[in-house]
Amino acid sequence: MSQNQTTRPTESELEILQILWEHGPSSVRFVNDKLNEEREVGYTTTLKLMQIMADKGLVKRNTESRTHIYEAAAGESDMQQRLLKRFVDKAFRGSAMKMVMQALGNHEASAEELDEIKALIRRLESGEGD
Amino acid sequence: MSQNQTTRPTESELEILQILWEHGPSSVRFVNDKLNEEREVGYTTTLKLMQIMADKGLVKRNTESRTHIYEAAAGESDMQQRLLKRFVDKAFRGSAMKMVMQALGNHEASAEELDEIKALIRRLESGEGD
DNA sequence: AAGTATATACGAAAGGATTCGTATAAGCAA
DNA sequence: TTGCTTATACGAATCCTTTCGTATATACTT
Repeated sequence: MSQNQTTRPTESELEILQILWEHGPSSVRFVNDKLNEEREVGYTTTLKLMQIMADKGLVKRNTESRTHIYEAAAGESDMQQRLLKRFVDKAFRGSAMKMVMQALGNHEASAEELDEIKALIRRLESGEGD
Repeated sequence: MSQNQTTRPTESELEILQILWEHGPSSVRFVNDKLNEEREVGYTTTLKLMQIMADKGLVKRNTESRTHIYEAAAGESDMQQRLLKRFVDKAFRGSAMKMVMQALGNHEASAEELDEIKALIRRLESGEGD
C-alpha cells in the first residue's frame, strides 16, 4: 500500500495538497467544495483521488469518524523543495541559478521582495547558508 | 493538426527539446543517439514522439530530404518562461518570489552566481527591469 | 539487379491519470 | 421503522503518454 515519501504528486494531486496545506486537515467534502470554486469536479472524483493519495502516502487519513479526515503527509516547503529540484533539472538542465535569473527578470519584484532577496544573499555570503 | 504555440511539452518531449536547443536542427537518429547516452530508448519511440511534437507545433520539420530535420519551434528561454509561470502557479501558488527564495536558500550558489544576481537586482532597482 | 541498411508511417499495446457510475453503509428525520 | 441525505468503496470508461512492432519506401553496396 503506502509508498515511500519521495512519491511525486500529479498536478491534480498537488491541487489537493495546496488546499490541505492552506486549510489543514480536511474532509473530502471540504476539499471538493474548494476545488469547485475553481472548476467543476465531481465528488467521487475528488474522493478517488484522495484515496489514491492516501495509498501513495501523499496524505494521511483519520478514519475514526464516518467522515474521514485527510492531512498532507509532507510539509509544503519540503514538497516544494522536491518539486523545484526536479523542475530545475528538467526545464533548466539543472541550473537553479539560470532559473532564478529568469524568474527575477520577468516577475516584477517589488522593492520589499528585492530587499528580502538581498538580505538572503548577504546571509549566504557570510557563510550562514543553511 | 498543428496546435497553437502555448502547447506544453510533456517531460519526454521536453527532453527532446533540450537536445534540439543544445545542438540545433537535428535528425531523429541524432536525437535518439543523444537520448540513448542517458537511457535506453527505441528508435521508433523517439520518431513517434517527434512526429507528435511536430503535430503539436512544438517542433518544425524540414522534409525535403529523406532524413527529416527537426527544429525547436520556440526558443529555450521562451519555453522556460512559459513552464516557469505554470510551475510557480501550481507549486508555489503563484508566488515567484517564494520560489526564488527557496531556490537560493538551498542551491549552494557560488560567489559568482550571487554576484550575478546582485547585479541583476541593481538593474531592477534602477528601473531598468525589462 | 539483389540484398542490406536506414528512413518514415501507421497502428496499437501498455501504463498512468482522471473521471464518474453504481453499490453499499451510516447517520438523521419524520 | 421507513425513507432521505451523505459517507466510502469499487470498478470501469476515457484520455493522455510512452513504447514499440510491422509495413513500406528510399538509398547504398556489390
